[in-house]
Amino acid sequence: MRIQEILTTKVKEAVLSIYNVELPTVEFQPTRKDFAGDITVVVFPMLRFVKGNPAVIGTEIGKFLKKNVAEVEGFNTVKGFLNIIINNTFYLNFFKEIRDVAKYGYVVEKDSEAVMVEYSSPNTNKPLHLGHIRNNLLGYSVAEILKASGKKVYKTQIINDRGIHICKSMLAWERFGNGETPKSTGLKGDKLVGNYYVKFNSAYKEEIAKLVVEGSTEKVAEKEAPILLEAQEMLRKWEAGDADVIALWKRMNQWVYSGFEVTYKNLGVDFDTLYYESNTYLLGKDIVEGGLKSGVFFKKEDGSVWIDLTEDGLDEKIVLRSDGTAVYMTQDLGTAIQRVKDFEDIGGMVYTVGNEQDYHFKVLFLILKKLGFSWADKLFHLSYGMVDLPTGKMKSREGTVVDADDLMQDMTQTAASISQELGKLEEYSEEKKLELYGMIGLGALKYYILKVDPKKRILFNPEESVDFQGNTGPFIQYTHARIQSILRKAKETNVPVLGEVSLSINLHEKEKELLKQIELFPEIIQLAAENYSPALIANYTYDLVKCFNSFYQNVSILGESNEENKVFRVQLSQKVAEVIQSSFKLLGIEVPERM
RNA sequence: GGUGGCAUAGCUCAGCUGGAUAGAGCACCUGCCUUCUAAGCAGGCGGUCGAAGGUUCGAAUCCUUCUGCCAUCACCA
Repeated sequence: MRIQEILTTKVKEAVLSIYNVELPTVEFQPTRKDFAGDITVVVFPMLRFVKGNPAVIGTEIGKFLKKNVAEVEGFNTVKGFLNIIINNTFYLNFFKEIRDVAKYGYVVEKDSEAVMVEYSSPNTNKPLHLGHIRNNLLGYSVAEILKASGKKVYKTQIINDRGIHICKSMLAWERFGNGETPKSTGLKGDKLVGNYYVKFNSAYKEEIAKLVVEGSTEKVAEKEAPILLEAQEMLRKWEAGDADVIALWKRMNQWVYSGFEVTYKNLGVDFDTLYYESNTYLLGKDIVEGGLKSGVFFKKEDGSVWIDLTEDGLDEKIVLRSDGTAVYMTQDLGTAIQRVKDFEDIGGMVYTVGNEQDYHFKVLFLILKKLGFSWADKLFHLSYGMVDLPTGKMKSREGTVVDADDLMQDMTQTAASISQELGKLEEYSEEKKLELYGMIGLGALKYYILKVDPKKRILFNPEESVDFQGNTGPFIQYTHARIQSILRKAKETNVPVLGEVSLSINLHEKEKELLKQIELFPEIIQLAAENYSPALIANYTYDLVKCFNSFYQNVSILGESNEENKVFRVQLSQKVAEVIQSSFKLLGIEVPERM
């Protein structure tokens, strides 16, 4: 049982016995470093029920606890704060309980209801960039955190494989491509297709300029540039099922998919099931038809279908164009409903999409609710801030994007040069070294992005490299590697790593701090799941590791002469390493054996 | 203009449902590698928590107004 639960009961007993008052709740906080104690009861909130001087009340409760609670070793009262000192036995017992728990902190038995987590969801006309990296890392990590908190999870994405954007790349390729393929150029497929998207845009710009010179206004030119008209014609052909267009579309999309596959693999994310817009974009129409009959939607004179959300403080929103074609919303309605059909145990969904679409999702969820779907209340838009560059927003069209593959490679390169400078890996093979550089570089990148609150925007300066010191991924990986080194040496010198935990150990202050920090892990996972926030996991792990490093530097582990203490310290270190592994797994970051 | 989000040290960020003197990292300065990996540890410098009111025994945290930045409000996605 957690110490807080024990004390809650006992403090209530104390107040009842001393003041004859029943307290509804007891408020705790960790004791501040400057005071003696492990946990603190805040007396102030009790003043509503118990009249008197808070310091006196605290002292009275303290006396009662010391007398009646085995775990309480001592106390002191500072103003309205009752600082309680918990004895070693409690912490040692706690450690004994959890030491051999394999997935400590994870909830193993699963809920019957599943959650579907959507992330990534790229367009198929250009490569992934830094913004996608944040999206993928967040979505993947939240999925893992939900799993660890006891949810069954399906990871998915909706691939935006149709539309004018891909037609632009297709058209440019037809025009300027000379039959180039990923194979013939040696380029990744998504990069090749992305190049043609860029080519389309420069050709488009030239045509606009030309039209303007010929006397057209810019606005008209933007709409009438022949290359754009041709792209639009291509989209019409696509929708009509034109065999040549479809064949080209399939071919180029395939190039993109194989390119994405490499990026996802390097990034370490995966999906359980995929949805393609080309398959789902028509599904929503039936829903709209049904909603029209039931009066949720209404039709305007021109035939377009709308929903009136003004009573909910929103606007009127279109759900079907006057020509009967689907809009974004139509498709999202269809996709959501299709998912629940495909996976009957879905109880909720998480959409990992940037905060620029907050309004869209507010509307989407509201419409689904009005359509009467019971699960509409359990939809969550995991909305995150944009990744901005010092120059402003990233724009694919203007080439001001940080490419995902390039960035991962840069990070790995930086990790390699730092590692080589330190020169601690002589006995490693080249292959193992490369693997390690990737682990560290990616660890730095992922941690850098995940440690910040999802809803805050990130300013990414490509000129200043991501740190490898301080509150960073490599810092935590490094601590893990150091622990592994100790464990290897312990094994060599036959320290009994699985021996009994002695309950008579006199805990060092640093050891006690570590145990307190480890005790927090399960509730941090729950908190991170409730808040959909990997940042909570990252910050927790950082605190744990800081605490361990201080222990490591100030207390000798293998050099300890007392055998019981030595064994305990080795075991404690091992547990810390396990928690680091567990929490970093939730962030999608690997941890090395040495570095 | 309407709506939503954000604003904490020079920079990047923590700060749980309101609680003690607001915490880390980077940068800058001082120490510590003949003892378990110095990607580390110990310490120093640095804050009118955007501004002003209010609620409260107590406010970075809750409420109101204001300022600044961002997003959004399309028969685009």
